[in-house]
Amino acid sequence: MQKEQIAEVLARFPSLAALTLEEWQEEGISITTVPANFTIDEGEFLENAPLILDGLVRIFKLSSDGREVTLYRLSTGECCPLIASSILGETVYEASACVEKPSMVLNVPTKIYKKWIEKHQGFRQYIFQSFARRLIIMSNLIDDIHFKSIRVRISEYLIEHTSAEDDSLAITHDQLAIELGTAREVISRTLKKMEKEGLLRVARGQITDIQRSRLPAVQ
Amino acid sequence: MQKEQIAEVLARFPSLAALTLEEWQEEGISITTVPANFTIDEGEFLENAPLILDGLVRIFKLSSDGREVTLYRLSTGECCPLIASSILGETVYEASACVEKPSMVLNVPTKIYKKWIEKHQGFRQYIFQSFARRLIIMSNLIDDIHFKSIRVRISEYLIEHTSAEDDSLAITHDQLAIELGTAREVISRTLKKMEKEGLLRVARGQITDIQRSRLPAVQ
DNA sequence: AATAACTTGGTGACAAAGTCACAGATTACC
DNA sequence: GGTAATCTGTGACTTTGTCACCAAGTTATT
Repeated sequence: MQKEQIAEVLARFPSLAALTLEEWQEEGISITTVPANFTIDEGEFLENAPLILDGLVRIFKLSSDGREVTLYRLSTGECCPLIASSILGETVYEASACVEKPSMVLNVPTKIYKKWIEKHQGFRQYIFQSFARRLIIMSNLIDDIHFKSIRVRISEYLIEHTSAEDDSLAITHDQLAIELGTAREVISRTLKKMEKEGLLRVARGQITDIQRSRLPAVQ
Repeated sequence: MQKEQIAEVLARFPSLAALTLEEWQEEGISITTVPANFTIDEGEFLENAPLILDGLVRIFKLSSDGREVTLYRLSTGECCPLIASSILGETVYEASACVEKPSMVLNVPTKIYKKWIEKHQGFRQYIFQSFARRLIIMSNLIDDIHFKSIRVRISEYLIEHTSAEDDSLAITHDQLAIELGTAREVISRTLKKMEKEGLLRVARGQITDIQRSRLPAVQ
């Protein structure tokens, strides 16, 4: 690892500030770019723990009949708690990962990763906070799936992925369906209804004119 | 904390073996018995982190309209990762807890809990393994809710809670419904169908003659 | 022992969501 | 410009969840 590289990593992971130069020079630490659609399948053995410097990685589960649930996504400055837990708990990595946007990743051999966590309080805290966030987000996901209608879940997704400035979203019904763990037809039908009510407009691969303020927020 | 008490705790939490006598004498560490139905509501501030010595505690989420999902249960020798994460990540405890069987609990003030984790490798590993298990179990739960029919989920529950020796289970439809995060009527209907097919027999508050080997396992 | 209050389970009608099997429409690309 | 791939729409159906009851059994109360 070169000095400029280290500086770049530290900009995204300030919790690694306490590492010495010798620690950075250990065998196996590297930065790689991973192309979109690169996939790691459930059950694979991992030699390196990734820290995401840039890009977007989706972590998901495959069901027995080949469908997917998105568990969470990782982007700049994030680690994968499931990988961390599998390293620290010495269990298999029980999910799949798919690179959605070309990503830049700091690869840390699992042994070194473990050592960092044990040795450096700042990094340890960072990892724990990631766990915390993830458990809460996952329980909220369970909550959502259980208690919210798709209409509300779609609305919330739209609100979260648009802004006051940009009231449109480039996404296909299929993508949105995978996103929310439902079927494409359900998305199509619901969007169509919402269009009839004047809450938004649908076009091929795009949702426009999203009336953020009028979308149902609860129930 | 007295010596016999410490020994009892260590029997359930061997990962605490490295604690010194002085550490055990710190202010605030205590063992309490908690009666059934004692409840901690979502959002409450916690002064102590519980380690379960004995009993059964259900951790669940309340939805906006008052229904519940069971996230997980804690029994002998277990800690609550959501509490651990809220302590370590300094966030609010975002779930509710309800004591199902009268429980014996080691209460550790959050500051001391944190210190133990930072200081003692064994305990730290134990906590991380709990995280790992929990994340995986929760993602399996998402998987189940999403992809498995209730019939299969009921079957799996029955198989898990009976044995070759004891083919009956004392549980009401309502309890089973809460367990699986569904409605009582759905359980009643499904059990009735399964009874007609000779897979089991239903009685008030009991399911008997469970044909474990004939219950559907997948799909 | 009679009554009331509570628990547990059963049912029918309906709504919401997921599944299946298509059929058009649009776009991409030789 | 024609073909393939992708994206969306639709109808029929199943499963699951919701609602509003009722009936039978259990426990408490007097």
